[in-house]
Amino acid sequence: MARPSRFRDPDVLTRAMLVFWQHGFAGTSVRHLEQATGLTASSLYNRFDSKEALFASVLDHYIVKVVQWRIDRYLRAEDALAGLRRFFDSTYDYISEQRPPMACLLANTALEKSATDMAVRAKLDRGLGLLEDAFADCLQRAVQAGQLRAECDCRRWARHLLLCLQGVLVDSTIHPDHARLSQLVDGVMAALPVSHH
Amino acid sequence: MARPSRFRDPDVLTRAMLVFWQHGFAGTSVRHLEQATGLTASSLYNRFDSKEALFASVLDHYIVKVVQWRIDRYLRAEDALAGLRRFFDSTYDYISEQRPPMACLLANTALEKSATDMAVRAKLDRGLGLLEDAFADCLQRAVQAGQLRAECDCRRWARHLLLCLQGVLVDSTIHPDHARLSQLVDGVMAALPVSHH
DNA sequence: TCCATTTTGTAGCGATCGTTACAAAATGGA
DNA sequence: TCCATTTTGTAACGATCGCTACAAAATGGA
Repeated sequence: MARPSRFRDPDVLTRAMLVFWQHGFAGTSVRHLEQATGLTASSLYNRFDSKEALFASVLDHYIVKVVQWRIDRYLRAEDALAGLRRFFDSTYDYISEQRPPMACLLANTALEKSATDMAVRAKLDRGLGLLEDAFADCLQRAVQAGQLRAECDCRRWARHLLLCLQGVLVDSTIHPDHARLSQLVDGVMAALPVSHH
Repeated sequence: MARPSRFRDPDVLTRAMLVFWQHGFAGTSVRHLEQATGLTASSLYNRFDSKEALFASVLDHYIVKVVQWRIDRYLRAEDALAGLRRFFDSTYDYISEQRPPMACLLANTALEKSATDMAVRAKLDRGLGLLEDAFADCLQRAVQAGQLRAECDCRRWARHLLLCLQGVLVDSTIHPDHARLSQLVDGVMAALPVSHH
């Protein structure tokens, strides 16, 4: 019926995601996106209405491919607290001394452009909501396993963990040091209402 | 000797600071800076070598006029813990529903461009170092006043508070809601090793 | 008053921005 | 095989980017 597309959507979105992740929305040019995806601007604009629309799709992609993936990878472990700990530790895979730190596309976007763009803010809210819910589930399982005190307010502690996660991301970008991160995570975990028995 | 300057450095830096604070480095154009400062690009480039150099001066200005000012305003109070609480609460003055949230120039910059620019990272490190030290002093006074337990590791808790502050800034940008912020700060304060007597 | 010096405004530099018009290329159906 | 349809690459649009050459304007000193 028509000339076939040269690219698969997920691949393009993943490549575009990495560019936006590293350079931010304003810091990413369409030429840069052409180079990263191997496509011409024509093809990109044929599939997406604008740089803004592509970015919106990238946010959704990030939520599934990074946020949800990391939730499934770490926050569903048998040992809930150990999984939580490994979740926080694993942020170092994204923020390391080796390559330019890529903290978190959601946090980056929040500080860069959620102020005025309500559609973007809604997506960030959704992504972070997934994380908050996953934290709450994880804490709930820790309570049931006897790791945390029964009176632990999991929802509020989940919000607190989400806050700490975003703090870790900012701090680690300035100090991409594994030992420092580890100490910070120690503090976060130690603050949890662990049960004594 | 020469034609006098039409502007005072601090005023220009303050006005430029507000623009960078709201729109980020990449999102701020020299035209935008001209409009905000009331100066022409000629004058700006006569005083500063480049947009990058102006931004560096703005970062220093921010550290003195915002970071140090807030430290002096809140973290030197007689009641150390109450001052600390008010410090965190006051972040809502910067992130409110009314105008576009301006979280923190240091945090914004950390996520936008500290990755590659080492000079910028050094400035962020210095600014956040001031905050960490002020937190540590504040906690130390709380220990001496008997508000916190004697075995409190003030340095490590200071780093934890810095982490929480940055988390609060990101979270509040997405959810500029006073009640939510207040609940988050409740959680942060409750985690401190308060003494029971 | 004239000069040396610095800041100012005008005007525009080349480069790049996001975006698009257009036609060639590549398919399945008729 | 020819057509309708969609994607592709080329080329460039007007606007804006960071930045600057240049001369007029404004001072204190000689």
